[in-house]
Amino acid sequence: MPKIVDKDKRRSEIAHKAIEVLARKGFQSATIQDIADAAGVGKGTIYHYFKTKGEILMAVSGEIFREMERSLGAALLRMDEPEERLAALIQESLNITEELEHLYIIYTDLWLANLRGQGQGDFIAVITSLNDDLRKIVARMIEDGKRKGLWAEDIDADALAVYLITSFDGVVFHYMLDKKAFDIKHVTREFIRFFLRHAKA
Amino acid sequence: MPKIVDKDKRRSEIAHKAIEVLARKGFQSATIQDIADAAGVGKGTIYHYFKTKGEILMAVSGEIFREMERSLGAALLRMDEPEERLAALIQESLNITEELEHLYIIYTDLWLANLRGQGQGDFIAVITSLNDDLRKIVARMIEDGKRKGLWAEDIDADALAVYLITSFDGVVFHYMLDKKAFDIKHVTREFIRFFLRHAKA
Amino acid sequence: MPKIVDKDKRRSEIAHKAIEVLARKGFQSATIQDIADAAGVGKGTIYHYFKTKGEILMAVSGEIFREMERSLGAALLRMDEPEERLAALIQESLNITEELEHLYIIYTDLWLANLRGQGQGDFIAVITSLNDDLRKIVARMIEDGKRKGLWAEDIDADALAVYLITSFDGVVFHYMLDKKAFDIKHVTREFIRFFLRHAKA
Amino acid sequence: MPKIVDKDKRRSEIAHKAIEVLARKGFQSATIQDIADAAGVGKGTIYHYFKTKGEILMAVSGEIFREMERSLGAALLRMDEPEERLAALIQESLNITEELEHLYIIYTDLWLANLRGQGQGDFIAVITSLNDDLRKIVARMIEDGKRKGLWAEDIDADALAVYLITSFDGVVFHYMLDKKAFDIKHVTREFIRFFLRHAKA
DNA sequence: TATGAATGAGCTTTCATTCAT
DNA sequence: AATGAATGAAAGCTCATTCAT
Repeated sequence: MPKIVDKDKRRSEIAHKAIEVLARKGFQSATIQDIADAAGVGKGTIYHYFKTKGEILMAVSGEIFREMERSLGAALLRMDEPEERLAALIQESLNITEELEHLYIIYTDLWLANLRGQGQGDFIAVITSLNDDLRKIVARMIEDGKRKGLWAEDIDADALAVYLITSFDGVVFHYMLDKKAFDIKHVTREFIRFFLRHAKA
Repeated sequence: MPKIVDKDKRRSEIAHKAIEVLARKGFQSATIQDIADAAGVGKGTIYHYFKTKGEILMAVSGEIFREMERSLGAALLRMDEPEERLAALIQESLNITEELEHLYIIYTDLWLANLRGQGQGDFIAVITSLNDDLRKIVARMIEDGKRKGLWAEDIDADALAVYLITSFDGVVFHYMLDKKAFDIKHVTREFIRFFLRHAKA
Repeated sequence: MPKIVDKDKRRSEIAHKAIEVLARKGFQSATIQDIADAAGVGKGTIYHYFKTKGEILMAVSGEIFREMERSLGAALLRMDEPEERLAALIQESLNITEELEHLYIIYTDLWLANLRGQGQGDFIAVITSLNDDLRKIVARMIEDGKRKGLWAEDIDADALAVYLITSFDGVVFHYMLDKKAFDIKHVTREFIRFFLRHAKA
Repeated sequence: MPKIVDKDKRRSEIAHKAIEVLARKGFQSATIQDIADAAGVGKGTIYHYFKTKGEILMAVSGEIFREMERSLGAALLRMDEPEERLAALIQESLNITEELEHLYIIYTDLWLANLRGQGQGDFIAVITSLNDDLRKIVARMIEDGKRKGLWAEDIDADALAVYLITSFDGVVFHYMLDKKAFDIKHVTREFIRFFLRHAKA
């Protein structure tokens, strides 16, 4: 009998080890050899677990989506009051750990590839769906806030929700490019303060 | 030295014709042949104007920066009142023409390359400098607005300025990925309304 | 030594199961995995019975020769009269069953490999020896026929025998390439009629 | 201006130089590097003239068909009497020059590939068409011969023609495998004598 | 100056073979 | 004995770059 291996687990392990390389070199520049080296296996072994190079990216892409859902889910389910939940969401969305940074970079890579029709999976569909869900949740919070008197009645909750959730990527990307350019924690804190105090001023 | 002027002009022409290809295929996937075809010249001719493939991207990068400066400059210099100027800036920053879209995509490509240390020019320095200038201008406007009573005194103008100018890229990127996802004109309008009416509510 | 007998039997079984794959894909294109699948064993198991991929082909080659000898032997030993024996030989040589077709294709593969000096076993020696034997037998029949007045005295029995036995492969190969091109049974029958009625006309 | 090259001519040149390698190693075993070496060019250059490795084989295949048509055309158009034309045809079909031998081997390679559905072009269609034409011509000659009293009235000209033209490949293949096995010139001569003297005996 | 033919480094992918279990 | 996970050599193919014309 050969070595007994949980193929799915091993696949996931390799995908995980590939993250750092994919982030550092980019999908196109990263070679299978790079990925094999990072995973500590031979080049051929990669092909036991992934049919093509693109499939590795798809697997990593899955990890990213799972991570996104997890981190947002955590942020959303803790609080009761709409302003607290919104603050937590913004906080979480702009919270960049070293770990997450790699995922963010790969995520942008995927983004570009799909923008060009070079994507292989259903990236756009998943992103769109995630964003739609998130937009509805955020719009709901804003509506709740409006009802509580936090925001004026004529605020377009849906449009504002869209702006909010799409803006996060911009802030994060700028921060990643040059971390000395600004203090993201401070900016986040101040923005939350600004955003939540809107109606009270 | 008319020769040199001529050569620079031709360089710029080729760079301009390369934009569409670079946006559509991405820097790595676009071949010199693609670029030569787009420019209507032979492959060898490209090398009379650019030493390497990377140099083409640098030239295009220059075009992008010039375009960014031009469009922002236009937005900033027209109005007198801080709220009008801010509205114009947001408007302009979120105004995506077909032409600009190509530049945006290449800009993201460059962004990623530099995020990875694969960039060849002074992209980060230029972006940082542009953003610094812009941040100062926007912070100034917010301060002016605070003085006019538009925003509360304890608003951190600098932090808010950072959020504002970095948020644009996020909104634009999301919009480009799926234009059916939301109506960017409407979102922009509503966000401006929200942002500027902060203190009045 | 029952072990060895067992092993030989298993070898032969695997070789037999490999025939269909080798015929369908060709020796070079057929992978060990293909052969293992066809034999219903694991890839590693193949190497318990064959040192290399080439050895599998050699084993199959042996099967082919055994089959050739068997089918010709059957044809040759039944009749008494030379013309009957010749007719039976031609008949048998041009009789293509589905089963035999696979062997024929592999046989051609082997042929080509040996034509190029890429053969590993004693294919050429065996073929030459088989053909020599057959040629002698056929020449003998023709001589017998000449004596019986079937063919003219000045017919070169040996040369004609060579033509006859080498012609079979050509007819069969053409037929296999496009079975709709001609009715091999009819052609065989007519050729036998022509060949045997030579002197009577 | 770059070196001016007649692309079609160069293509043909490379295809010609590839013949020897393809015959010696076989299509699958011959590497692009082998072919490039034989042509005295770099590996990349091959791809200026052929999109894929298969395309090289197709080009060579074209050469083979042209050669077949040429040699048969020559044989067929010289004589007037049916028996002379048939004799010339058989002669030509069994006449193996060193040059032709390479083509024959490649032809068999193609044959096998197409037998397996691995062929890329219209090999089967071309072969079938060539053989059909040839069969008609030969059948015509035999009919003419019958009318002249060379062969008995009840000979099936069509079936005999099929046997004749398909048998040649068998004779040639056997000869190529082991040239010491028989004297093909002698066999050819004797077979012609046998075939043409049928009715006279 | 303009060109594209020529090139080989470097990529992804396949697969015979080995070997730990 | 039986297995399939692991491997790297080797293949086809691409493309930035050079250079003769």
